[in-house]
Amino acid sequence: MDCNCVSDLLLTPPVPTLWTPGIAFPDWAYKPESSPGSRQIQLWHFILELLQKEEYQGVIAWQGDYGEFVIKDPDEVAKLWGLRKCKPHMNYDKLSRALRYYYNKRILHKTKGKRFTYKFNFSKVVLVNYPLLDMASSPFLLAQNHFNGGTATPDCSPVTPEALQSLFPRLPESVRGPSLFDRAAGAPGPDGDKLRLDSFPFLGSGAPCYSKPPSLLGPYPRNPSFDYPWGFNPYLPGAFSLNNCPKLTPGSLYSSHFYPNPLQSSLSQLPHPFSSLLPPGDTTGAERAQTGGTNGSAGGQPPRLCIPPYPSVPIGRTELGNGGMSDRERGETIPGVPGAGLGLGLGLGLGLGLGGVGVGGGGRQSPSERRKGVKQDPESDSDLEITDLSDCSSENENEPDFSLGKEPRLGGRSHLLDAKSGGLGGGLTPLSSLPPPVSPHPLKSLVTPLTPPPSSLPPALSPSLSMVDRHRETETLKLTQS
DNA sequence: CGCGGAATTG
DNA sequence: CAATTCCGCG
Repeated sequence: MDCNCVSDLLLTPPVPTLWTPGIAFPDWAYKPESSPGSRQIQLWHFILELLQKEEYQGVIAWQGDYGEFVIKDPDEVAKLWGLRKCKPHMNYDKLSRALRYYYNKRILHKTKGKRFTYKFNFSKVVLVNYPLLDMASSPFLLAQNHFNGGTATPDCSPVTPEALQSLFPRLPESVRGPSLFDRAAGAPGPDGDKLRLDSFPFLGSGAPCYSKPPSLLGPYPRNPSFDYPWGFNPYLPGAFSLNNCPKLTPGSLYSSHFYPNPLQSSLSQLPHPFSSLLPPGDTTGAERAQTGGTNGSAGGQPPRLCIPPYPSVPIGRTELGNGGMSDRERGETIPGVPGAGLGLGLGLGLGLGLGGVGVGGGGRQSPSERRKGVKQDPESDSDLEITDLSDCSSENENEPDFSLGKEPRLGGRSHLLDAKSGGLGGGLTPLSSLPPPVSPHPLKSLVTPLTPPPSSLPPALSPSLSMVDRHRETETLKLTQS
């Protein structure tokens, strides 16, 4: 019927070159919106689609913090969604339910206090300070959050340059010069450092890592405002591919086929990681920009560059003032780990991610707790809470572990490494299939220019460490702290 | 409005 | 599995 639902039909794209050989994104990022075999488009994908199209700015748009968007016209969005899914009776109530399911998956969380405002979790992950490389990877990683199921194995994190390019085609040359990506090809970087891409297990685990900092931060609410630093420029003007389409009619949304590569689409919208690279010093006005901004400039790029506030910031401040956090948010905080340091806490936390979470050792909450005790945790943002690295275990798709009911993951985190090997295959991941070739870290290169001497990095962060090492270090740190 | 449980779907 | 649908609670 009239429903233009394109559902699955078209899908099948040739998965092209775009797809890069193994990039490690979050699983959710990968989710094929539509793949032949796969299921239909996912709501979050759809949301991203809408967000990226200017035509829909009136109904839904990026606004506020990084990754935050507002559904300006809920009914319309619901309608569009219903259209897409051929669910004529779709309404915001239902759509929002679906959105809520994402909380546990960590794909989204609600911005409290703001009506119809949700936020993608991209950021979470990202490393807060220490932009250095890590961040670079973050984008991807971040995505990684949950995904991981194996897909991305930790060890492999092949992010190829090409991939990056695809993702961020628009990066300014300055940032992404050819050189940046270049290295990759040939040189497999021996370095072992594979950027942390791989490493981000923490992400994988669901963000395990950073648990929230502790008490130091105090009440620190993670308010949305400060989430993470990388800049987000959600407002890419269609730069990315999807949009190529000039103005398609709404139907265009349906285009699953337009983007064969979900990543592309999705990622495209992600914030630029690079921003994070910026030197800390400049943090200046970062945050404020956001709020007010709103998009007056529609479509355009925001004046804000997105420099995120540095970690410190948050810390000091309790929050932007929004009182946004509500109980649950606070709650999250708690569980944290023993004190990490402040800024460091964050930073490291991330870095450590793994470790942190590690909790394996100990601090993690028991399932029971999380489950019912407080549901808060899952929510959001919290991502922080993260559990552990359990990543590998399941591979399904997204669901990692943290989610809810399942917690089997506990088994061990050690597997980071191990699992992978075998693991890859299993997953769904497209990536896996790819050859893991080279994975130089483009990012690294990227960063390099910008970044200062590595030496400054904390060990844990240091790129050169191999995953394992890092891991280890992390743990160590962790221990230490405790 | 927003949340999440529960049952149901495809 | 990822929603969809329905619903009670705050």
